[in-house]
Amino acid sequence: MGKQKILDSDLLEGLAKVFRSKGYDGANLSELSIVTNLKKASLYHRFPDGKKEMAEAVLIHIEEWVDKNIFDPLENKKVSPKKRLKNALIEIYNSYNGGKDNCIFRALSLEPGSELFQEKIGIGIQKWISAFEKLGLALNFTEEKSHEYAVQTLIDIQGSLVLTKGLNSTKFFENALKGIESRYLER
Amino acid sequence: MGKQKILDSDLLEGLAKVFRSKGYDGANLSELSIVTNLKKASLYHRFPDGKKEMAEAVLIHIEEWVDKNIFDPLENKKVSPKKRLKNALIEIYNSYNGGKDNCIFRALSLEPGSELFQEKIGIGIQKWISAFEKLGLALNFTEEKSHEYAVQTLIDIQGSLVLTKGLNSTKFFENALKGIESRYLER
DNA sequence: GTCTATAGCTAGATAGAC
DNA sequence: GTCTATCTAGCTATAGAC
Repeated sequence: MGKQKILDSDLLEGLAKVFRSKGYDGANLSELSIVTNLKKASLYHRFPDGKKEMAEAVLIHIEEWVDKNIFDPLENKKVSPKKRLKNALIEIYNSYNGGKDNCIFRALSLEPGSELFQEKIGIGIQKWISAFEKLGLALNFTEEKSHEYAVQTLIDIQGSLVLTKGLNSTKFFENALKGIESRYLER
Repeated sequence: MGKQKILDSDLLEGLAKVFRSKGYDGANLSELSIVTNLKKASLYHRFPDGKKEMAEAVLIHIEEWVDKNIFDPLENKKVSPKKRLKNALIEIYNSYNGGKDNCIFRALSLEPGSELFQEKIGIGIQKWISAFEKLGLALNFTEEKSHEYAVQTLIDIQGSLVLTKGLNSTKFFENALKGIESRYLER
């Protein structure tokens, strides 16, 4: 908790970039060293448990970013639910670089990352679902429908990112975000 | 093409199991050797270009399996479109082991696999979309709607697999398949 | 066509100077 | 707190006997 305050966020974003694109096994210390402008020994000074601790710190950093920039605004009752959703979708669009960047959850879902980070990933996804459930309730949907829409929102984001990567076209991600907006707001 | 005929399909399924769960970088020759009951040198005898060629052979093998067991039945005009869809969904359910197994496209979408196999993955995903587009047309949907439903089918499968893995619950995958069936058949 | 043995290299991780 | 230098283990890949 307090530890992250000391760490430079540029450092963590450099690490995140590598883990997102290469996964846990694919990320190697030479590249992590280059993107952070720190030699390997310096990385080990900051992360005594090595690569595993670096990936965990990245997950925590991203969670904090999402809390602050997506979830908190999504629950801000001073703003209309409609406007909250639109803002959140813009942040989501930007955080995935328009669909060109992978999701850290997906990148770390392959072994051996899946065992190492399963719990953190599960909590992270659950938080996304909860945030969109609250949006649904704010729009006067039933609990059941709020849950259904929230799950489908996550599926649309994750699925469209897979297609965007596999077919090398960001239109799938862009259309998915539009579809999410329609599902919540068109009625 | 002819080469795959010689290769034992058990061998390729062993290789596939490792690549699906670990990705390209995470799959190492020691484990590939164990699951195939072949020593490393024997694997190199069969795949002179090494790990890259093994992953390519796996992609080809899976494509052939999908053609035969999912796409061909999905276009078989002797069977009603409704029944075709139901059969295809059962095959899809089984081929992902009820949601517990990863998709090979997703596993190979991280670097360095993404550059090595981008083309094959793109063609593979496009084939899935085409197959479901034809189903939509057989159900008398417009071309536009057929395309939209086909893309959403892929998104639902891929996205629900991510949630299934991340939240360690196959219900997301199961519900996604039910949702796909409803979308095509309920009207 | 399968094996044992090993080359050549790079990975993650550490020691110790500054 | 960062560095250079280095360790050991694991990696991909190959040589050559059978």
